[in-house]
Amino acid sequence: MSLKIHNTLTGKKEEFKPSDPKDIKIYVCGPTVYDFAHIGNARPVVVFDTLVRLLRHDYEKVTYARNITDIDDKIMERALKKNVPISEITEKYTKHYEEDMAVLNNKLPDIRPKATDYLPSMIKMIEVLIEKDHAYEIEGQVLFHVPSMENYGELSGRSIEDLKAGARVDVGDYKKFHADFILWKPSTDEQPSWESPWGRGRPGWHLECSCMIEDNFGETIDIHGGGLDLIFPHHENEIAQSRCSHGGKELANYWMHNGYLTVEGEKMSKSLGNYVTVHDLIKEFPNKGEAIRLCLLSAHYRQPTDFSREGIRQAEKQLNRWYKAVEGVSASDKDISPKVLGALHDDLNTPKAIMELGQLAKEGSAASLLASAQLMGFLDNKDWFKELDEINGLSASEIEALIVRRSEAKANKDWTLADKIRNDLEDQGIALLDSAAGTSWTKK
RNA sequence: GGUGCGGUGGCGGAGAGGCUACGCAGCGGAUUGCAAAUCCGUCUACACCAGUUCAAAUCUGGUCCGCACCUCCA
Repeated sequence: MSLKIHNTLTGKKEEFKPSDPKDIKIYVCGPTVYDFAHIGNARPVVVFDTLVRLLRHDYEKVTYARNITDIDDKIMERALKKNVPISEITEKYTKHYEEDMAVLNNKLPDIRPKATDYLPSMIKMIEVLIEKDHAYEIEGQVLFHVPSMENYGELSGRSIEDLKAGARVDVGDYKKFHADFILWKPSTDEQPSWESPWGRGRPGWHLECSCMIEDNFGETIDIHGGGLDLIFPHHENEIAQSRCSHGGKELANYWMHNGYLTVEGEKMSKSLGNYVTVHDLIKEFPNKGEAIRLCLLSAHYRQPTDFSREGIRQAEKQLNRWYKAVEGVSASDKDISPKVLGALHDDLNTPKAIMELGQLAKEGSAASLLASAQLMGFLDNKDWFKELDEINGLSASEIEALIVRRSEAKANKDWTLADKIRNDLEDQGIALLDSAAGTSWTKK
């Protein structure tokens, strides 16, 4: 069963052929750590985590890298405003990012390179590009000269001609061509800076990915992933830098891009302010990170999908059912359903895979359900049904006491009192569940 | 203006020429002191107009609508 991937580079669904089946190399663009990640930022994380899980099932070794952008103007703004070094900002939000993503049951990538650790590599790559006449220096800045590259624009389907047509006014005079982009720029005194042959400054934002890939993997990797909005200019420019410094060698054989998460039909983004952070969401749905994950995977990764709390509640119900179906069951990789695998191998068709999980639950194939769900990062929470100790000021023991009183009332056939206790607790968000074994409670 | 993506039942969301998923919600029933859960049954659909075909949600052409990228953004 072979994996098929929709490759942005060709616009087609292709069979995945690794350059070295003994070591699959995948790189995904990670966060700029200046603020909490929003739920839209979590989508590529969940999507590529799922892909990596599948690759690890298929191949003996997979190396997964995701970068941390810790040099950026937005970080500098924050640091300046709070009057702290940028590392204080970046360390804080890197930690939050990784913790929040872990709650959605994403595994940490094998390599998590930071931009600030790659300055020597970035400077070296700029030198190579200048030497090969793909870049030029002007007034302390170094720019990549876009027309110096044949086939620029292959990934995003743009030609140099298109770029000329789409030119906007207000282009800095220093540029030879308006689409030329920054490789190095000077810093002011209060901005963080590094020593370089072109004076003190900092790197352009596309450069880190090219260098991290080169240093960790070499010239060509198998899969490069990220959000749709990175196709242009970020990934296009990454390709330009890497190909031009590597004699034209392909940077990545397969490019995968996830679609947007929308809120009421609009793109969720920090600039629009219509975002919900993962950090807040996991507080709102404590212990239900998998429900958020299920939500994010219930649409195909290339389709846009709308975010809603109702969707999370639905996902939670579905997971409740699955968790009940696999109680006391153990499973191994051999139990993974071929249908689930088949769906995932078809360009990561997670909605179809989820449907197959539902079928397994329905027909009582518990071991198969467990193994297949775990492959996708579900049914991994041993405490799924465990609720918080305290809800709305009521402690667990107070609730237990009320349950005892209600049981007594029930024994006396005092249904009025029994119902009153149920309804009172219900009003406070606590649901009582009667069963043969006794009464338990859960948060509504 | 250029480029790309999409419009499927109340909602979410697969499928991609004939077998019309699945989930949530709804409705009917079983069960239950009540409630939940569970089980059984069940109703709604392929934006529009032409065309190809024995057969189209699926292919072709056109129309309308929505979204995104072209500037920092997952």
